[in-house]
Amino acid sequence: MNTHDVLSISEVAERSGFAASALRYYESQGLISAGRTPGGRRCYERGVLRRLAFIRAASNVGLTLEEIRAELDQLPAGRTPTKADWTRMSRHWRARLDEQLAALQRLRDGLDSCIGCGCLSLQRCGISNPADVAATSEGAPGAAYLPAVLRRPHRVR
Amino acid sequence: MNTHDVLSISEVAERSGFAASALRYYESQGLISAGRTPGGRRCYERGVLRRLAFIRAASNVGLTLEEIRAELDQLPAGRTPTKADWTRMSRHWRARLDEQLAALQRLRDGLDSCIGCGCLSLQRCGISNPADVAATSEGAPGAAYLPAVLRRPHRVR
DNA sequence: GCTTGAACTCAAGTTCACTTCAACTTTAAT
DNA sequence: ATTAAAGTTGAAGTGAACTTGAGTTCAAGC
Repeated sequence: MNTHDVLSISEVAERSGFAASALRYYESQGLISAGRTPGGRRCYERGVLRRLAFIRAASNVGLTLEEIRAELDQLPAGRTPTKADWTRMSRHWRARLDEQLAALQRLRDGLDSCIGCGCLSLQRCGISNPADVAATSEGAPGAAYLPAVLRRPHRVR
Repeated sequence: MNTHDVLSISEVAERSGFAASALRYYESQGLISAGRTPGGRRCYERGVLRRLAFIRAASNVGLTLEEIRAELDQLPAGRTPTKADWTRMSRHWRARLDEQLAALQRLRDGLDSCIGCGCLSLQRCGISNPADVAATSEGAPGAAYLPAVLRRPHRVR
């Protein structure tokens, strides 16, 4: 199937770095689409590679597949992302990355201020309770959570 | 059970911010331990709160429970972490956080250099392939992965 | 025709860190 | 004595993002 303009699943897998099973999964989730040969095999247009690059980038930034699907759905008629789309969306991602960075820095600063003090206080320690979440009523919970932006997996493959 | 020196599971849950089910789970995984009342209920020493703070902090930094268990096991005789332990381990964590920060910054810098260019090249784009992993042989894979330090979830509750 | 390899489908499994459930017991208060 | 709240256990469920496995079919070469 190396002919013409169309790619087999193994070619797309090799060129994109995604496993074939992941490509099938993405198709099942509506993130990409594929044509079929008379025999029922997937055949991909070259544009799918750009779409996959978009998917990878977004997932590197920490979007869920569901969020990525939603962003892709905003493109008119299942279009492959253009430069303008890319610019708009990447600004959105940039903000997310900034949040993640800030949260991680707060965590590190908390750790710095903790090293050597040995406090490990449930209520006050900057690393076990970096954002001081739920540290309201002094008697009660002392629950310590991570800021939401640091909660989701950053996973590729 | 508010008497004396010993805490019920709900007291520990409330003070630590972990759910009771999480406490049972941690016990089943060997991260914490508890005594029993004649009736079979868990009773905790106060030290467990410090241990739990340690667990929370480590998990905020991104260690798996397995890694945390391993660190706790290095303490002689299931001891609760002291100031010296804390100092040693927190240096280790600090390095991890620094790696995560650096990786996230590379990701953001890649995004910055990409905004407006619209390239989204699988081989060259700084955001879909932030660390230039596996970008060796020019014809072949172009596989784009996230650096390992950014792969694991940062999840609390 | 036969073999081989790549692809197909659909269901089930994986990992992590828990949570939820069902069925039962203990404890405290009335 | 009764009842409600809080605790126990082990098994099963959750969610995200895939992967694996079983069994089947397609396409190409000899």
